[in-house]
Amino acid sequence: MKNEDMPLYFGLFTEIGIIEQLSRALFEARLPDGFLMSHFGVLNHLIRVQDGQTPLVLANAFQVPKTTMTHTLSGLEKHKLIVMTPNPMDGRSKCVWLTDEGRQFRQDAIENMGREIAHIKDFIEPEKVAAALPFLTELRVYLDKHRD
Amino acid sequence: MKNEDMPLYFGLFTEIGIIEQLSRALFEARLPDGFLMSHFGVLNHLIRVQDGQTPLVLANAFQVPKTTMTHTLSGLEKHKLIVMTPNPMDGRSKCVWLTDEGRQFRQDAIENMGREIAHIKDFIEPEKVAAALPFLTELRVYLDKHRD
DNA sequence: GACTAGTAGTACGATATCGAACTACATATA
DNA sequence: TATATGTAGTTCGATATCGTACTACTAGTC
Repeated sequence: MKNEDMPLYFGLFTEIGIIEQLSRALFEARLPDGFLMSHFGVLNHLIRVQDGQTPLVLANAFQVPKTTMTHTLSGLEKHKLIVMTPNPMDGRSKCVWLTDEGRQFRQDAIENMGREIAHIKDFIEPEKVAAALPFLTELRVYLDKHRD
Repeated sequence: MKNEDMPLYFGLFTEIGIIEQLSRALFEARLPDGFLMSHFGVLNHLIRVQDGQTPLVLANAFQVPKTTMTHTLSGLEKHKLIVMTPNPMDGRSKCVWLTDEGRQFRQDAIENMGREIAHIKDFIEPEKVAAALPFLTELRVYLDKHRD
């Protein structure tokens, strides 16, 4: 490849890395102490998609090792934000269900983060975000397809 | 804020989070065993900007706590990729210098990652990257300015 | 110079991530 | 049905990250 393109791509991934770090810190500061984006992400996913999913399906959805998902789920379970039941379809497996507390937690988090996003919106207009998203989605799909 | 914009911004940060995760895994797989992007990042920064910088300056540059930078630097030092000397300007402080091995390590890493980028380039054209970068930079600058 | 407040780096503890190995169950094949 | 292979989830160990507290030094004020 032409060497002159390297800094362009490095710059792309550098910016994305920094944005990820800063935005995660920003949103985690809006969660109760001891909770991380990984916890919120699971609760949010269970509402957006469907609860009753298995830990492995969740691990694949978030592209983390299943051991990491076990850990995240145990934290949520300890705080009674989810419950896990045996999977009637598969004796090895479990189903993850939201509790009322879990739904409330997610609702509160959404509202708190919404306030952050309202600030961002004053400087980064929705039109710009909408214009940039297709590229990011394309890049994500490419990386997802070509991972080992 | 209008509720209808929330998913747009959530989607933005979700995509960025996934891209960060996938790209980090991709590039780390190209580093020798036991090394992470944090190690490469420091070496790369020391060459791109200047070596002789202090650990605190590096921690600020990468926006990580100084304890994290201490840990990263100790790993690099153990492998003799950097050396740390007392800072003649400040008795509390140190200066971080690249060794020849450190320069070579960075050079090799750049070449290996370059091969990954060459693949990406076949699907994600440089023109698209260049078109998307200003938005990402703007977002990063905003988040950086507005963190506590 | 003595005292106070502030800063650079580190030590330590808590916890998140993740790979390897294990257990229990499922599925395929004979 | 018996056996072999594969899969879901957990346990365990290693290490990265990060907050708190500490030490050594600096800088500002008297």
